Amino acid sequence: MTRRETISNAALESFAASGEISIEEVRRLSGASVGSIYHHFGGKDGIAAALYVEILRDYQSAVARALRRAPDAEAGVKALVRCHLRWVVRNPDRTRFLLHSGAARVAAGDELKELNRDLSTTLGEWIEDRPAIRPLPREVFYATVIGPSQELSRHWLTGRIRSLSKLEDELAEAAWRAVRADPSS
Amino acid sequence: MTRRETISNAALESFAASGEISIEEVRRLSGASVGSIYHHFGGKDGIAAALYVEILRDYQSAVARALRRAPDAEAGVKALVRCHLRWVVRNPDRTRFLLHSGAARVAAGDELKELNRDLSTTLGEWIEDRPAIRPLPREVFYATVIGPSQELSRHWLTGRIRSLSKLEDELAEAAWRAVRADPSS
Amino acid sequence: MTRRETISNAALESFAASGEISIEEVRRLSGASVGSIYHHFGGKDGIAAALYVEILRDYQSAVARALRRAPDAEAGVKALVRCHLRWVVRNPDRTRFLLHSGAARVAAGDELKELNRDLSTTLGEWIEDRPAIRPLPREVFYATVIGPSQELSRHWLTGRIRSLSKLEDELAEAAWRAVRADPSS
Amino acid sequence: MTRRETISNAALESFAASGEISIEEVRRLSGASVGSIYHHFGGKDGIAAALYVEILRDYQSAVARALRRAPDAEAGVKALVRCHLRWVVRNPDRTRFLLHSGAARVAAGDELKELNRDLSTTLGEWIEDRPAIRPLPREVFYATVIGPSQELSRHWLTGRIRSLSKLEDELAEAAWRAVRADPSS
DNA sequence: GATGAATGAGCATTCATTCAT
DNA sequence: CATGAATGAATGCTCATTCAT
Repeated sequence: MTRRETISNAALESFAASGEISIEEVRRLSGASVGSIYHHFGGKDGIAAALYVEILRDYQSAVARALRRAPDAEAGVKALVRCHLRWVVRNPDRTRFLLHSGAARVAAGDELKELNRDLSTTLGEWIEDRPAIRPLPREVFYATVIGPSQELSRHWLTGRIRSLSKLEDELAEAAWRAVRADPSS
Repeated sequence: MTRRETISNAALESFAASGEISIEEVRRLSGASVGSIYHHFGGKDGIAAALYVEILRDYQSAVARALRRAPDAEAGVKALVRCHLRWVVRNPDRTRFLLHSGAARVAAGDELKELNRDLSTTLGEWIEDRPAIRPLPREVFYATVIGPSQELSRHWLTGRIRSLSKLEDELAEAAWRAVRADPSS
Repeated sequence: MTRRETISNAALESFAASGEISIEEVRRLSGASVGSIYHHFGGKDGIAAALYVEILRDYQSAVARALRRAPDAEAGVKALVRCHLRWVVRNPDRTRFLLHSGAARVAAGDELKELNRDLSTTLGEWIEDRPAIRPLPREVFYATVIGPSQELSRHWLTGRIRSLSKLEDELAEAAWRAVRADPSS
Repeated sequence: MTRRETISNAALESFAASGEISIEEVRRLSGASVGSIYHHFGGKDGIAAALYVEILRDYQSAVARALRRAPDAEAGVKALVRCHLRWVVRNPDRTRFLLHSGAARVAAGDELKELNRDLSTTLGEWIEDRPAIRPLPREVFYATVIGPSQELSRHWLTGRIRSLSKLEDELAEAAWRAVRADPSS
């Protein structure tokens, strides 16, 4: 593991422990000196931005992969939900960071836009010519599919619900019902 | 307006401006002395907790009212969505505070639990004996109905989407489709 | 118990708990309002001074009584030691206050001088014409008799020694040996 | 002089001036920045603890040296008294700090225990097989020898007596009388 | 690339005291 | 006599950042 990675991991750990990235904490956890941290990341915002991009890339590639494998519309929508929930359960600290680090999103800037554009494109291409799905503004479609899972993910992360995995089927089904087209008769 | 209210309002203003409640800022905005702030709220956490409860109470009473007025299941579900969106649009700063102030939720503690229990009861009673709604675990029901709106509210608050009101109909319809029972015949 | 006494007791309790008298703590412990405290004592220094005088008066009257009862020189010196140790054991918090509250001694001012003068006179009269005691400057006499007990009292109060009472005999004997005159023949 | 030493000295000066160590005062007196102070000592308690250990080490090494040089029991006991008084007269501020900084003693913790153990050992070895000294519990022995001088040192430091040095002989003699064994025949 | 001493603005908090009711 | 809201100076401490070695 390179110095850079060590520091990056320590940053996530710091965030997980206290809800924010503190240079002092990163230093303690990574074993690197303050100077070294600045050498690699330029400052606090730099660490957060890099971490944000790194994590988002991982999340999005999981989503894109899930989508690509889906044979039809229903499978795709349900895969989105399931993939989301599974990623959250496997990466609670990373999820927390994505959800609660607004500053990092801003700092990530251009690289972030590019990532989002890529996923948006993927999603757009996938959704095209799928009469099984109701025509919906794209942001509404995505929010409708993912929103409920996102909401319950937050509750799971704060301990308000026990198990997220057990709700997978219900959430996938609800998402599908919300966006599927009416039977043509 | 009492001193307490003045301070409470200043705290919200402070949060709106910088994403956190700063005593110095509250002092400046409220005109109260530091000592006075501590006299009334005991500290930073105390202000946040009090503000959290105050705001959540307002939100929940709006939701409960909307629910009570609904003639049938479909109207009720759609009212939940619409009420949510309207409250958000009318109270962007309050919404931001509710969404991003995890520490306050913890500090609010018992009073918060009570509030949540009350709403949960209201919701539970309303949903009982409504065959038009699919049987769903309560937390899944609520997340399914509100989740997508919540998600888009966040996007609206960060400027990623322009108008929230225009999406009301789509979101209400999607929520209803997600939870309605299948036609019986 | 009068308001004044309640407050005074609370002040001692406050000191025992934290090593200093804090108005806020006194308020909490006494149940009196800030205003009331100021009405009776005029301020922080006033409480400390009054407490100091009250406690010192009690200590000195115990010492004077012990001295008056002593039939001869040896009994008197040993009584001083024993009386000191017993008062300390019975009044650990009061002792702590006397020992560690230099500010109060200053604030007590004139009343304090009077008390000390009284005891000094008592002691001076008692010691006169006692050939069994070596001639020593008065402050050396008192320090020699009481010093070791004082020292061990401090250790006892900080937990460095277990029992003070068990050392009574040794300390009384050592004090007497230190100040007794040589046998004349 | 290193930064650390400069700060340490400033801390003693601050204590001498006001009876407590104030970070602001230390900063002013040392010329170091707040950050630098925290970098080296970790906080107020850290400074006090370090200072306490530094001073106690100096005092104890003086005592140990005096003891080692003494040819016999009487000389040793008297040397303890004289050494104590001289150290106090030469180091009034340091003495004041040792006497009035209970918090520091606690914070010094383990290092302090070690110091005390060392001196205790030295003293124990010295006292062994000295039939000229009465058998006494070690803490009583030390308190008896040093207590009176300690008591008068306090009085000297607060201006209640003029000269400490002039009392050296009396105190040394009294200490010796208190602990010497009875003549055997 | 790496280190860690140094900086100083910024922050929450404490606390004695005043005073109108 | 009693109350408690209000004041504001003082203080310890955190933390991102710089820079000489």
